[in-house]
Amino acid sequence: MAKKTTIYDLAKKLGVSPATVSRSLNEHPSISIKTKERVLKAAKETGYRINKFASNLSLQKSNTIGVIVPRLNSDFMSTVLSGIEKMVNEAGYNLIISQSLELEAKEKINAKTLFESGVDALLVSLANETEDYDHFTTFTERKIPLLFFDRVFDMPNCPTIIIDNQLAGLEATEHLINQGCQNILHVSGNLKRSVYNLRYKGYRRALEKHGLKGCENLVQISNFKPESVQSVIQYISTSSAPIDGLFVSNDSFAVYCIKALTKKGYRIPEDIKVIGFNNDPVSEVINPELSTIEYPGYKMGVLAGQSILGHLGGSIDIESADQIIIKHKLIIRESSQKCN
Amino acid sequence: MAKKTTIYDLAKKLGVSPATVSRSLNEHPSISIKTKERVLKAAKETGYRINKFASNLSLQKSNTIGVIVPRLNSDFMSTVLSGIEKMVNEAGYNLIISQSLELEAKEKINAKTLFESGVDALLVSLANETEDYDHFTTFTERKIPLLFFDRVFDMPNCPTIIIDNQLAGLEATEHLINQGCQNILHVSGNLKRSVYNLRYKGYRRALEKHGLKGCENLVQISNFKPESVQSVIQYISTSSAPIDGLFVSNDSFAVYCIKALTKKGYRIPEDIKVIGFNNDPVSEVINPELSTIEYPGYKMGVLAGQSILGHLGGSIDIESADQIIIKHKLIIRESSQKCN
DNA sequence: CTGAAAGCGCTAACAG
DNA sequence: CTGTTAGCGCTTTCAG
Repeated sequence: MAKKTTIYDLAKKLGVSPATVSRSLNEHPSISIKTKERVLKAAKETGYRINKFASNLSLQKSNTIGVIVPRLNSDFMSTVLSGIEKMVNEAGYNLIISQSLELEAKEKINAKTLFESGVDALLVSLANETEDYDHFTTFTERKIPLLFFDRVFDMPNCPTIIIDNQLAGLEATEHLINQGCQNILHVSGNLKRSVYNLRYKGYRRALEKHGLKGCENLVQISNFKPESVQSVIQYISTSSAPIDGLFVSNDSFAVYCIKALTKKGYRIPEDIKVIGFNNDPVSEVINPELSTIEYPGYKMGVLAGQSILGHLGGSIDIESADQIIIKHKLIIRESSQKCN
Repeated sequence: MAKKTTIYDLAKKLGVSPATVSRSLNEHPSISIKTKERVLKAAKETGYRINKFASNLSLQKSNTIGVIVPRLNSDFMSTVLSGIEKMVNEAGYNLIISQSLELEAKEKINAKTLFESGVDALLVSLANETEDYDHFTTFTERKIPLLFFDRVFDMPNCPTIIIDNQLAGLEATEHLINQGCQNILHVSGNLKRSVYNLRYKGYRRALEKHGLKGCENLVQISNFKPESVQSVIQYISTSSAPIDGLFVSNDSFAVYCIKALTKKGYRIPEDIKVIGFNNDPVSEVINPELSTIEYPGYKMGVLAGQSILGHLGGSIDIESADQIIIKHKLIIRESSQKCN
């Protein structure tokens, strides 16, 4: 049992050719049902297992799909991955997952490794840092399907899966305005990433639309780490015009803000109304419950998987890049309640 | 550029043999530094990329490590995975991640696929359902390193990475007892899984130790889904002897319980003291903040990665199975505060 | 230090 | 319906 059986062993044992064995094992149409059964039986008896190394080499494909994400340990990302895994696994593909840790250099290395590993397709959500996209051209040049999701970059012939971040940002801000906020602070991530940039644009547009002044200082860039909450609090407590609304592009950071603000004596939503982004589980746990934008991660994963499988299966013309926009939803909870 | 260069192309171009090219590319000792540099230069110029398919076939190894987890989208699991990925990636390995979705059948399929993909090692955290472990013998027979973490199974020569669940269960329960609880309910997962079983045992031992009666009904088995919180509340509100302590083997479910209990009019911790397990982010967000057992997921991932790399590198004797026990920690917060 | 040549195990075109 | 045969591209003995 420690010795592995090859199709040659089976062929010899059954007195047929290796080709026949191969064909039997691969559901080839033109093979007699009788010999196929003989082969299958013998394969089972000897504990034969296909050697993918050889098969991959011969076919020049690996049945694996690569994924690069900023980090695995975020509720949103792991939910997306769960959806991707489910879809591609059902189709018989394996997922090689790697994380860039928000570093452009690591993203480049990951891309190179995945390329060399011979992934049949690549799914990417960009690192915050990334400014140069050369490491992806290797894939497009070799016609390896490449898809961006969430943190996307517009590359010729690469499908993207996103939500309408600008609209979502506008809706979130407008909601606060409708609740009576006049001086809203926006806390966002690196504006190089379109997700954050677009939400910021939506925020600005909502302000304009309602004739509120959108001074440059009304956005704070954050890395969303717990420590960084201090600079936000600092900004709020020293602002000349008192901040009465807070739109944070990330739920868990919004939660940190709420906790810190409450500790400082601010009442949510009486003094400051807060809205987050993502609809992470924490948003329903914090008190007051956090209003937010629902970002359907699992669905995004499923669609990313389906889309890439379509490209692999050739059922979609690879030249016709597509953009899938998933519906988001404004979720109103206590943290932005009007109270008069 | 669309055409790929092979070592033969390089060999021809440089007037050397493919063997020389291969050796140059692989840091082989006995190769003149001069020809090595010539080869490296030509490789860079032509955009040569190694073909892992061929290399894998020849070497009979893939430089990939397989992982099977119950699900990706849990805070704990994605944190562990993040640690694993970090370690093995630094060592030049790729991670193929798959999820069993708690189904034994899916776990078996995943194991088979990963075996056939030729992973060099396998890391597993078991599905709740799994009762039969035959799908793993394929690996041990072929001497492919196999490691279990968190939800483990004791298999000859397979290292395991765990915390001392029994002790943790005992400490959690004892903490509640010390806070004055007399009638503690334990909510756990499938007792087939040692993690839950051992925590339950620890709970029972704490009761015995303190002379409290441990009637069978003092444990409720749950799947930890939000819906299931009802049966727990039901049990508590109809219990003849009033429940004054709740030890839940899972933080997010503990949080659901707190929310539901509060809604029902129970005061936490005055009426019922609660302790969870894992130290998920939610435990610090809920009000009152949740006492819990810290389960260092990232560290577990890092150690799992290191351990398996050790086995792969041969730096550890594969026959000497080891068991790594990571330290947990009791974290006391408001939800279990004594109040008199 | 370098070259020749034999695999690694599977697939598929081409014959029959 | 089945067999022959030539790769897929890299690694590695064995010679030189």
